Amino acid sequence: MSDADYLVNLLSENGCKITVQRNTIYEILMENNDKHLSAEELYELVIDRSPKIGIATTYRTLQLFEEIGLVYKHNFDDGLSRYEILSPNSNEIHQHHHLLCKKCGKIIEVKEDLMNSLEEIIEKQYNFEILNHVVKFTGICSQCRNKENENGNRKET
Amino acid sequence: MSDADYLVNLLSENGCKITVQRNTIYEILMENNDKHLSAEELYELVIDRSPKIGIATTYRTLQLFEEIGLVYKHNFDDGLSRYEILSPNSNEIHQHHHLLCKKCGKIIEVKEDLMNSLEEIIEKQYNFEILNHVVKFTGICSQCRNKENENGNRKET
DNA sequence: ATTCCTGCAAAAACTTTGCACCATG
DNA sequence: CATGGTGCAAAGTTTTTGCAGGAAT
Repeated sequence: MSDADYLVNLLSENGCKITVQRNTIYEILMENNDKHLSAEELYELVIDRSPKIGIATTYRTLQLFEEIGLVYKHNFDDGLSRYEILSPNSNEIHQHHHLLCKKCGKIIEVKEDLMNSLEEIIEKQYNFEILNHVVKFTGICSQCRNKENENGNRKET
Repeated sequence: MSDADYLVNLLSENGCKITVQRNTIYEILMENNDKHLSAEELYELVIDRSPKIGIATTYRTLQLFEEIGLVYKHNFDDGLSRYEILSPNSNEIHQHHHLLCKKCGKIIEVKEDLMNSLEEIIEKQYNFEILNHVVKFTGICSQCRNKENENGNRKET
């Protein structure tokens, strides 16, 4: 099944219409899925391709995509939401590990998934059906650690 | 060391002045640390005790407290930030596991910490100094699972 | 006395909403 | 042709900022 078909199916399944706008937004998201686009960043890319689209549609579409499980809405504490497509033919739907550098704000992705044992405990002990998880490690990235060794002082956000 | 002393020390260490406002906000946070107060909720409690405090001070204080590692700023995807004190005499500074129910929005706390092995891998492999981590499991809580069994249909946010 | 902090109000930043028109099924 | 989606602009929320006065060291 192609990506486009996947979108069409998902929309139909949920009683939503297929529109040019939704297709365009989906395309752009797919093409930039590694970038964790914010709504505004996405919008900029969208109007390059389809200048007549409104930002409200972008927000409404992202909201819809999130509801039908097409995208994951990240919160990296930078004041806005960032979106990532959860593609069908992957286990991405369940793996979001990120390292957030407190100094430079860089977002580093992590591959490992050692969460399974934790999940099992939680599902049993709390009778909580886990749909997704996010793990964020806040700290200092290697580059900033190096820089720190040169300076070596406090309070310099 | 008392809680008040801890605040005083932490502020001095960072070259910040000790003020009534900061003390009050710290107190209220301590007394309601299980509630994950938002800035606005905190502000409501603060003006009950000290009516002259402004909301700007509340935001500025929370920001400061976060910078000096006194509070953790949570993001539970409910449109605002929620704050939690990281008390000195605890390992709380490193344990934030939460279950977020997609249906009712309930936030359930989890005690387990099986993250240590994952952390070791990350620290070594990415040379990333981990200061804190957050784990969020999104899913359906036990109550909502029960309700679902009665209804049993889709699209009802 | 100097520096930092506060309160107020205004502004900024991000997101949502109302409404008339248009496209999809 | 009925329903749902879009674009625009206006409004809503949460958070930040400028500035003059005030408190802490």
